[in-house]
Order: sequence, then structure tokens, then C-alpha cells
Amino acid sequence: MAEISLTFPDGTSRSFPAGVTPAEVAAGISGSLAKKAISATVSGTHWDMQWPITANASIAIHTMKDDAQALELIRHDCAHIMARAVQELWPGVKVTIGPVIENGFYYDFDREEPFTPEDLGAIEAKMREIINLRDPVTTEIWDRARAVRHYEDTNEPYKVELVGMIPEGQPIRMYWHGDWQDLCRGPHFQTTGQVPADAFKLMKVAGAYWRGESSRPMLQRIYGVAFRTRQDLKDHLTFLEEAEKRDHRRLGREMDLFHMQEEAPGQVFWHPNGWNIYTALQDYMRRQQNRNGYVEVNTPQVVDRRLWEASGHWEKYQEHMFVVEVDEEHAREKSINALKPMNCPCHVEIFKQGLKSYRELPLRMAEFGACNRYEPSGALHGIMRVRGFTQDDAHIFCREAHIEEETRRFIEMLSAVYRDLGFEEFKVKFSDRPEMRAGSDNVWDKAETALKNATDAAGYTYTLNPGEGAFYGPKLEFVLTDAIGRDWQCGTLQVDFVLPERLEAAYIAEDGAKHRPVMLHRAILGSFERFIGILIENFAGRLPFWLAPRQVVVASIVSDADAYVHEVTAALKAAGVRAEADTRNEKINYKVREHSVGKVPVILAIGQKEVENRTVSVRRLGQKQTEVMDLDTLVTGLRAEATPPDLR
RNA sequence: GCCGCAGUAGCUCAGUGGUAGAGCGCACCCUUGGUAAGGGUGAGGUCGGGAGUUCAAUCCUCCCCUGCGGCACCA
Repeated sequence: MAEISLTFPDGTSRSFPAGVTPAEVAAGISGSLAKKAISATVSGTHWDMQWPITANASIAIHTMKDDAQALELIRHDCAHIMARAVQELWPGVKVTIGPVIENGFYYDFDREEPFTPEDLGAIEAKMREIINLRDPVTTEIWDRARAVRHYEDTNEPYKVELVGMIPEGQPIRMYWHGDWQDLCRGPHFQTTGQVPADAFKLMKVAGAYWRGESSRPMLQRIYGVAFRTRQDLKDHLTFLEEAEKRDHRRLGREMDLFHMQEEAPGQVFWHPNGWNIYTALQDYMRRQQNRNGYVEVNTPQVVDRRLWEASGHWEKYQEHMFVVEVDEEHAREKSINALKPMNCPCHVEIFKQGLKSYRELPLRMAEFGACNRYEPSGALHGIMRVRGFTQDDAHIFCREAHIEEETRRFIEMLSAVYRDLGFEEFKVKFSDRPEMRAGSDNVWDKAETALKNATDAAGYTYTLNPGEGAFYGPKLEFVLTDAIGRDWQCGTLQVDFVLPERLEAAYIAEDGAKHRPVMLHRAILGSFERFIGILIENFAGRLPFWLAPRQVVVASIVSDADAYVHEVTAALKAAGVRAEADTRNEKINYKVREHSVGKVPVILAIGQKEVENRTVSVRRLGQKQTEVMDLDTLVTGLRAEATPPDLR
């Protein structure tokens, strides 16, 4: 029999007969390793203990101590065990796919009746039964015809389709535990009993399209989470509770920031507190834009369809536009308008006023542009995904030769803004030319190179999204990571060769002739609504002092202090601090609790002592101890804290 | 848009085929209390909208709206 050589992680090699399995290799090393082993990595591939190795390879044997591999097996086996549990409980339910996802797994089923929360409990119980059976897991490779026939015989049409999708030359692998069988690329545990029975939980059931396509049948997806230990599961559930406490919809209510109601779905009613955040952020962005050479404009909300037809939005974007029919009393015919979903066409119209010289380029035109888009109802989510929003939008009209420098300048501005707003790190994604595109390859070459060079020059690395660019040009996307590890794509810069052409924007160059400018669409926050939502969740409502909606509440302890409370409040307001007096007939405990829940960063308590000494007792949010200081010192200190970071 | 679930007082929620309840909040009164909920009294609801079944619907059925969780979407 042929021999192969396997190299171990410590660098040593040993010979084995070809076709040896990791299980046999482990047994050859020690009995205890054979018992503990769960899988192997063979030449970089996560390998089942029972798959034969037929060529020279590197090998590492894994035990439950190897995080990544253990979790993959646990979650993958959980998905299969869940599918088996479902089919045992409800024979006839059709199975589809069940992959591992972050923190867990899911499996999609085709079943007429919806699964209920009670069903999830029953499935969990059945899964524990299956785990306790400790059924050995076995695997075989089948040929395609046999697999197809098998799934036709067992009335599993989705599996038939999956078998058909497996590329030629890739093994069609079947797995069994007990009598239950599934098509699966593996690897899996050796027995169902290796799955920790107390460290998984089925979380929810939701609809999902077969193969992710909205034209295909809607399946029922059951999501679960799974870990190695009961404690890990508990920690995860605690984390979910913490995330829920940060939910901007909940904090928006608790902090009295905004509300939404069914008469205006997807649109925000900003309350005074929330609007304080909004204006503080907008004032800040306006200063940044001025400092970075932008001019600010403002353009109409309701615009005749002729402009949208010219820009191409009418054809490509109409289903997302709020169309407005204006039936003017004296007009001969109705005019059909749309609320602007984007600002770019209006900005081009401003650019087109008068003749522009090459000397005016690059022209950076910014607008806090209020846009309306008819988003699908299922997409709406608090203030994060809305139908009415305001972008920190700008368009840079320039020449091809400007793209690189403008991109570099933009990335610098964006990184300074993110840093000021509490996000030190961000990721850059670069999307290059899609299949369907406008413009010559030559122009795309130049634009893509310019974006890459500018990103390099600014000192950032990017990940490539091949073919994900817009049809009108390549784009950069900037992704923030929040305090609990979630990614948010906020900033973007897109090169556009098409719109200036469609709307016939031109400038006069050195040669005295008209030339087309290139447009760079760019945003840093994205929309104020969404970004404020992100800020709220990132800081769990405890915004940096300069952005806090109410920065200070001055609370009286006894009513004899009321006059001094109002004096302190007035002094703080005069110093530019958002301060409020609380002289209600309530105990200080009550006031402290209420304003703490409301995430007010500084609470001043004023009693008889403070009145007599002209001091204040300062309590910072989240701290138990208090500090007594004199009024002037406090005002000076808080004035500095209230100053936005760019003005310090 | 699709699948599922939900909608009862400002908020969180309980409840019933015979037109409703709690806690918090709110108003008023007592209380002037020293750093996360002092006490009392009271007001407050077309039970999301419409249609149907029924002697009778907040409750059962259907349609619609909105929200929630996913999916799809985010050019």
C-alpha cells in the first residue's frame, strides 16, 4: 500500500498508509488524544475525523479547546440536529440548508404551518433527546445520480436542487446520525453526543427566501445560538440584553429625543432634546465644511419630473420616489413632480448657472439636503432607516486630474470628523467596475487608480468589493465599528462620469472649449437621522458632553434654594451650556434618579450649604461620589467641556 | 414588498363574547427632604381603522394601517 507523509504542527513528519483518517492518526498518538479529538486541519482544510487523507499533507488535530473549530462543529451539528428534530416532530417538513453563522446557526424549512414559540421549546427538547442518544455520525460520498434519485424518492425537492448546484469534481457527501440523513459538506463531530446539550438556544423563527431570491418561495428559518459552555451561552444572552438597552428607539423615548407615529411612517418628529443633538452635529459639520473649502447651497424639495427624467432617476429610481401631482387651478395641465430623493441633480443645476471656468474647479458644493425616499415598508427601522432624512451631502465638480487629490482631502476630513465624534477606527471598502457600466475602460482605469492611490496616500488600507461599484463610477465606502462591535457604513465617495453628461454640465477649459466636469458624490455621516441613531447606540445614550441634549440639570434640594438654582442655571446658559433648572417639589433622590435615567451628564444639587457658600455639588453621570466646587470654577470648567472638539 | 408575531391609559403591560384593570407618569394636596423612586387624592381609554358573525364584539372572522423580528431592498 502506498505511503504518505503527514507533518505535525511541531514540524515532525511520520509515514502513514494512504487513506489514513485523522481518527486513526490520533489513535496512533495516544488513547487520550483519540478520545478528545474532534476534527483536524489537513493542509489548511477543516477535516472530518473520518475523512481519508490520500496525499502528503500537514495535519493538526483539534480538541474542544480549539475555539474556532469546536464552535464550527457545535453550530453546524446543532443545525443538523435541529433539522432532524423538526423532521421527527413533523414528518413531511422539507429541509433545505442550515449553515453556521455568527454566534450560532439557522436552518430553513418548508412547512405549511408556521412554527410557534412553543414549537421552538418542543424542538429544543427533541434536540436534547437526540444529543443524549449519542448516535454515531457517519459519512459517505455518493455519485450525483444516486443523490438526485434519493432526494426525488424522499420528496426533498430543495435537496435535489442543491445536489444539482454542487460543481463537477466536488464530492457529494452524505451524513447520517441515527436514521437521519443530510447532504452536507461537513465536517461534523463523531457522535451527536459531542454537542453540549446545555449551551444552545433557539432564538426566533423568521421568513427567508429560498436561496435569498425574492422571486423564490418563502421558507421558515429557525435561528439558534450555540456555544461550548452554558456560561458562554449565558454571557451571550446577557450581551443581547445589553444591546437591547442601547436600542435608540428605547433611548429616544427615555431621553425624550424624538417620536414617530403612523401618520408619518418613516419620518421623525424631533423633540427639543433630540433637536439639540441634531443642531449641535449640524453646526459642527457646517464648520468642517467651511474649513475644508466647501460652499453651502440649498435646493428645492419638489421638482418637476422633467429634471428626474433627464438625470435618469425617473427611469431607474421611480419606485423609490414620492411622486406629487400638482393640479394648479390655472395650469393647463397637471404637473407631475417628485420629492427629491437625492440632491445631485439640483446641484448640477446650480453648477450650470452661468459659464464656469476651469479656474473655479474643484468646486465643492455642500448641502444639508432633505431627501425623501419611498423605502419598502419592511426596511423601516427607527430613525436608522427612514423615508425622510437629511444628508450631509456634497458634490465636488472637478477634472479627472483632481480626483486623487480631492479623494485624499476628503479622507482626511472624514477621519478628523470620525475622531471628533468618538470613532478612532474605521474601515475602507473599495468597489470597482461592475459588469454593467457607463464610460470607457480607459476612464475607469484612471478613476480606480486615483481612488486607490488617494487611499494609500492617506495611510489607509482597503478591502476590495469586486464589481460592486455604481454603474456610473467606482466608489469608496467608510465603515465605523461601534462600542459593541457592530459595523456601520456611513461615509462614501463615488466618482460619477455619467450625471454631468446627462445634465450637460460643462466648464470652459484653457483651450476655450467646453469640457465635462467629473462629479464626486460624497458624504461623511450619511444622514443625520441614521448617524444620530448610531451615536445613541454607540454611547448607550451617554453622548459626549458637547453633544448631550441636556448637559446640566440644576436641582434644588430645598425650595429656599430656588433663586440660587435659577442664578446658577442662567450663568451656565450664558456660558453656552445647555442647562435646565429643576425646582420641582420632589426629593433630591427622585431628581437624581430621573435625570440619571435621562442620561444627563452633570447633575448639580443645590441645598442650603451651596446657597450660603455660593458653591454647587456636582454629580457626574455614572458616578456615586459628588464634588463641591465654587460656581465660577464650575462655569469655567463646563464652558470648556461644552466647546465642540474642533473649537478647543 | 414577502413570512411570522403584535397593536388595550402618555409609557410598560394584565384582562374578558355582556362596553375595562395595574404599576409608572400626569394634576392637586401633604411633605422642605442632602445625591437612583416620600405619602395621599384624582383625572385619564371609540380597547389601531373598517366590514362581517352574534341578541350582544375590545375579545371570533375578513380586509386595511402601523409597529416588531427576519428575508429581500439600500441603484
